[in-house]
Amino acid sequence: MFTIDYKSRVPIYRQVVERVEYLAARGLLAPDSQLPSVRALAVELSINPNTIAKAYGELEAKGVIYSVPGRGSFVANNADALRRETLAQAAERLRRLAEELRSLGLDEEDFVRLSRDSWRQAAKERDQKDD
Amino acid sequence: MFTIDYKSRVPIYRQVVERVEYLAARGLLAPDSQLPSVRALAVELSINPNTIAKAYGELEAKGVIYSVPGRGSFVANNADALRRETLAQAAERLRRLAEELRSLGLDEEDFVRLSRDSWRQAAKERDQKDD
Amino acid sequence: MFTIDYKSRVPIYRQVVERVEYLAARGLLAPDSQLPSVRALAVELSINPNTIAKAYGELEAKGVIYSVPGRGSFVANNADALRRETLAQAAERLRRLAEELRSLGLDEEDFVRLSRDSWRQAAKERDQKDD
Amino acid sequence: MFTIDYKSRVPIYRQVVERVEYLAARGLLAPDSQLPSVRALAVELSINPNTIAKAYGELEAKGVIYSVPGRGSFVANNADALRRETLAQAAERLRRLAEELRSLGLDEEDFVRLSRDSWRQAAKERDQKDD
DNA sequence: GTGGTCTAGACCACT
DNA sequence: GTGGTCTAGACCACG
Repeated sequence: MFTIDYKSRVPIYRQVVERVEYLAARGLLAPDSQLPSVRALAVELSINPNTIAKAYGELEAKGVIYSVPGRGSFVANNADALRRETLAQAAERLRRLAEELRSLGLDEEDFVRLSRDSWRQAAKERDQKDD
Repeated sequence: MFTIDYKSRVPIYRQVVERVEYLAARGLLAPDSQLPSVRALAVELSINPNTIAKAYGELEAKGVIYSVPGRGSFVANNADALRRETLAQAAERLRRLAEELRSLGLDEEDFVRLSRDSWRQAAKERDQKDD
Repeated sequence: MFTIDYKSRVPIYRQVVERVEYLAARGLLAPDSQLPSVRALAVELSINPNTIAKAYGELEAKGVIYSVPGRGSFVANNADALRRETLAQAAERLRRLAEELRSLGLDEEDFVRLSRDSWRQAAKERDQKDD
Repeated sequence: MFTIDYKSRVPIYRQVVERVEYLAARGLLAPDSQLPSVRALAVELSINPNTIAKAYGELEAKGVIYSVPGRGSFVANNADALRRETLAQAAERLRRLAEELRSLGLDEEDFVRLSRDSWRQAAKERDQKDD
């Protein structure tokens, strides 16, 4: 469920945050279901509990989860809001890409073609992985 | 020519690197034309010369510029290579976006439509800015 | 009679304490009437009996209830004192709010107007809930 | 500028957060002005730098300040947004108070009178302090 | 010098 | 057992 790249320059706690957001936005973590405890996840990932606590704290601040001292940490029921936000962020990233490529001389059709190709390429890579 | 966002968390030296790459890839800095000296640019941007030196060093290592001791730094003849690299990076980012959106339940046509919308949105924002 | 918000960060035992105080101050729990037994309330709220015992202990220490070993826990004859204490606390909270808003530039009439609006808003919300 | 109550049950880092919010919302900290460095403030308050870092991190997440590694932490220009939010929170607290007092048998005029009295009481306390 | 991340280990209140 | 707070001390990249 949780995979961490310890060599990445992306901080471990950020990887945890993004992983939980990813799972929650896609409904793979049911609302109000319990997350692994800070200590349990720390052991599972072989990292310090403080690092997990930091990740959970950020997730709580974002409203993705809620934590109750003495009871545990649970998934908030914000999946829809999270999904919308994820989509909005993706659109923003697409706009930035569009702007960059425009300045390289591409036009709308070039961009759309590149998008379609990229989608198919991603699908192909995924299929290979499934083998 | 050089604009720095001092509030950004992107390191200043990285901003300089990306800015030079951006200008070179688009031919806005002609091959073999001279760049501002480390000290001149440092003064212009109100930045520590070490920071500029670090940026130029990275650009030289990448082959984007070349330095002639005692004379200065010049744009290398790599516009095409840079352009190709930028395009490859954009395609990679598009593939990642495609993968993320696929897992949110979008299909190829949704993605292409979103891409086209984003292009037009970016164009519209650009027009407003020009006013 | 007892409603607990299991998602709240307010400790469950505190919620029980405040609920009993609330009911007693308003006469909804008659003096000398019997409270549910620790075990019964624990079952009703699906909570660890220790938690209820802790709440009752705090209530007894405060003089809100009294316990007769072997017979149970009863509401003390303190409704008036409780009511006065609640009012005093509310006044204190109002003074703090007044101080904060004053430093934001509001004057007495702004504050009184805001108070009146808040009262009406609360009444409106209450009506909607009743539907 | 920063006063901390080390005996309070309110966590130290929260006290720092609220203090900065307070100062920023009232314009006592000019936008883009630099805050004490994490280490400097830690020394000044005789607490661990990690605690200050936690406070600054929360303030950054809230958009009250922005931090640039290597340069320092600065006040964001969100004073207006912060002021609005503070006012909204105050209104919410007033509504809760109104609801509580209503259930104690007070009516709108009682509440407004109590508000006015509290304002004046707060003003009087403030005057005495100024002596 | 700056902030950011991480580890290790402690204590607290709560269930 | 749970999460929350705090200390101490380390290392990193950046300016």
